[in-house]
Amino acid sequence: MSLLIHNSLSGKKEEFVPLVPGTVSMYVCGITAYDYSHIGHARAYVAFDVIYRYLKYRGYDVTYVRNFTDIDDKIIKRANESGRDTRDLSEEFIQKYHEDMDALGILRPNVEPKATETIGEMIDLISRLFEKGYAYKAGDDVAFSVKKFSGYGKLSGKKIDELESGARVEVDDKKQDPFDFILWKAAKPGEPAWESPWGKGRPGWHIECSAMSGSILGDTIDIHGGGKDLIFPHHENEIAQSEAATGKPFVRYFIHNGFVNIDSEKMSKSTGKFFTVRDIRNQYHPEVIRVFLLSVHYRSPVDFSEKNLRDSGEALNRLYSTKARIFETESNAAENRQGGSAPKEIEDAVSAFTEGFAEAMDDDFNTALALGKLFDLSHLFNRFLDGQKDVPENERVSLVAAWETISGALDVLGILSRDPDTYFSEVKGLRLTDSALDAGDIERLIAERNAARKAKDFARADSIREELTEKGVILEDGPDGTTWKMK
RNA sequence: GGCGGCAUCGCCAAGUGGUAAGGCAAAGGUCUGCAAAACCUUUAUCCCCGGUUCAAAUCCGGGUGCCGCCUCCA
Repeated sequence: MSLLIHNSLSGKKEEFVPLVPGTVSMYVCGITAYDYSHIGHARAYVAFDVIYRYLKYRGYDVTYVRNFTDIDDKIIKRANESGRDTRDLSEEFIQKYHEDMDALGILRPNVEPKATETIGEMIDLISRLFEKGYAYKAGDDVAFSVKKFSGYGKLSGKKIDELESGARVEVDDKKQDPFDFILWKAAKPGEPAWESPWGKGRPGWHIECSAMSGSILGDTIDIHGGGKDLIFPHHENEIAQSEAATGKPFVRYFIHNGFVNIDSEKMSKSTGKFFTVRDIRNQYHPEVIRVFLLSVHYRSPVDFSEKNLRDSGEALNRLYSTKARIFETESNAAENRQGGSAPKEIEDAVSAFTEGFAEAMDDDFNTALALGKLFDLSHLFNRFLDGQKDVPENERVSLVAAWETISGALDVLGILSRDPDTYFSEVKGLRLTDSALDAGDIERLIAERNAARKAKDFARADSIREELTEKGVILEDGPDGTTWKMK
């Protein structure tokens, strides 16, 4: 069975064949570190996290690189506003980025290069472009001549002539062509600068990715990813620089993720419709955020809304409830019972899931479908478990081993790895922060209610239930007492 | 103006030409002192109009609507 990946270069799904069998080189554009990460970043990096995990799950030896842009106009501007050093500022937001991404369960890539630590490689690359006639001095800056590179536009489908007739073209007399872009920017007084053959300055934005990916992963990489908005001009320019310099194909498969929308429109700071990962994390469990993000195919837009997050939360609760029930069977199963295999229907269900999961993921990382398969499995477990109620305790079966055979697949999605109790109490904690209640109050009311129930004072018991329901607390009376959760 | 994407049940969403996954919500039932959870049952012919085909949500053409890129952006 082969893995299909939608390649932006062709606009089609293609069979994935890495350059070197068994290994994958993957580069994903990281952030410019000058502000908190937003939910759009979360979407992109969760998407590529799952891609990374799945490639490993499939047995590839993956080298994953994701960079940090730690020097650029926005960083300088922001640093100046607060009278800070650009380095301090970028380091702070790199750290905050790591906190946010770690919380979302996003694995750290193998290498996270920073632009400021790759200046030498960038200068080398620009020098090669000069030698080959693609770079030229544009005033004090250095620019890349787009017209010299015949493949320009092959990713975005844009033609230089058509671009020029477009409405918004930046006027810059120093450039030979409006779409030429800056490789090296001359330093202005007070700006951070590095020595170069073209005078003191700093790199243009596009050159860093070419330099980092080339120096770490080689001239041709298997996968290059980023948000759809990077297709033009960023990735188009990267291709131009890298291929002009090496004469080799830069990227075999370009993967681009869709946006996070709010009210069906692209989230953006200017409209004020904007959410940071940090704010969202205070309200929703990180796994809920993952489920939300993974319930839509990575290339489609996903609409961020409270309702959608809540729905995802309910869905995850259901999955964790199943997991909890499965783990309870461990203690219910008689100790002297022969361990070993789960009932055939469960084994069949588990292997059907494993197959279905791989099929879904092989089809351009269809996480939404994969999630659907997981619900089917959960359904089957629950049905079996309900049947077990009629079985004498010493004959009940432990299903834990069967569940654990799917842990590899769950790890790819990055969900359901927590102990269910831990998960539910973490969720409770988040909801509680939002309300005026604390766990102690709730426990006290539950105790009071149970005393009333014992005394058959059901009126009193019901009024306590009602009181808690109004506050969003749901009680569940089980054989081992009463548990509660937040709605 | 150029290029690209999308339109599937109340909401979210998958869907590889053969007759519509899944989640949320809702309704009825089992269970429960009452509930909750779980289980069982119920709910779509896929924006419109043409065409190709034995057969189309899936392919082609034409509409309509929404969105994105072309400017820093995941």
